[in-house]
Amino acid sequence: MKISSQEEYGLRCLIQVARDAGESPLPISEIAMQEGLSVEYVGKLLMKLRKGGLVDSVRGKAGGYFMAQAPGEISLKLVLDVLSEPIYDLAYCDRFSGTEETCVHVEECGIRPIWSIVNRFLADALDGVTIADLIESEVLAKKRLKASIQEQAARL
Amino acid sequence: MKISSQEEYGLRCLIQVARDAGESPLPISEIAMQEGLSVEYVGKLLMKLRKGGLVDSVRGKAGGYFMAQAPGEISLKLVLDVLSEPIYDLAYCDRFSGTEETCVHVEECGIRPIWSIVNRFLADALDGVTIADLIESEVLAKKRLKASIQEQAARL
DNA sequence: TTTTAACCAGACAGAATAGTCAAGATTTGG
DNA sequence: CCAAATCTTGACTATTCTGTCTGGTTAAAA
Repeated sequence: MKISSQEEYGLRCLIQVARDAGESPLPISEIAMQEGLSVEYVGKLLMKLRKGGLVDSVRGKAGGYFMAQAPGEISLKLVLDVLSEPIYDLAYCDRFSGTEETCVHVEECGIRPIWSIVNRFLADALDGVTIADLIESEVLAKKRLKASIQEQAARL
Repeated sequence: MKISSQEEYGLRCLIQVARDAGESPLPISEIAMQEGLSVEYVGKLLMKLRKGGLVDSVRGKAGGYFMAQAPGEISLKLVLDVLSEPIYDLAYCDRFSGTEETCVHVEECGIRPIWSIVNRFLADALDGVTIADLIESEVLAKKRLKASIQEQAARL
């Protein structure tokens, strides 16, 4: 159970774009330098973010990327959804059906509801933290996350 | 952010062994059939569980696997630790350092504390649910998990 | 209009993960 | 003692994930 490279680096690049907020778009080369990643790789990640509707770009000289939505409107959950497949998708019992056609645990699965709760909870908690929180300050982000976790826990 | 095949299938196999609890050990072939997995694969997973000290085995005819600890003593966290690498290990800033020698985000990382809290929280929550809970009943397991989440949230 | 800096797209190679295969070791039962 | 059933081990293959490379397209600037 760990986060993928795409999620980690993709989020970082998005934060760079959000932090920029200048008049001119932020070029890939700049982000790559800031993050210590290759230009090609950053390009790939930003493409994914663009197709997910989080950023937009302009081509040509003096081109680059800029936010397509306000950082305060983009939750961590949304970013992760864009950068990776849904955490616990409906195809779960297909993915883990082994050699059988259908999942062996149709009745009392025992495990599925556990992952289901965990993922639901996590997604809801991460939905309460935005990119704006992250770029504001580290302390604020932590506070916001903890508050969000507690709120979701109370809702269980 | 998703669970790996080893975690999923390994946990399932462990549950099979825990459910058995008969006098004679449970052979791999039995587990493989129950779970719809290949005998070879199940063997590999059980080997990992054995080396992690969760199960033990006897060879020869009428051999198989049995629990090395009481199901009530084994938390989900422990199982996941055995089946995969630690969720968020200390080598994090090495893993994601890009092309640079050291992580670019030594001062204000912004992301690291988020994952750190999430993982810590999750690990603690999963530490409050045992294999015994899982094999008891689905409803009990869900209740136990929710209670554990709430307890950990209160501690934040 | 030419140059140039940037985005875009798909193929590609390397690494990590998943899962299989085959030969060997150990114990039980006849 | 022998044979069958079972675990053990390591090598092997296949698939997915990472990250790179190459050749394009676009548009601003000189």
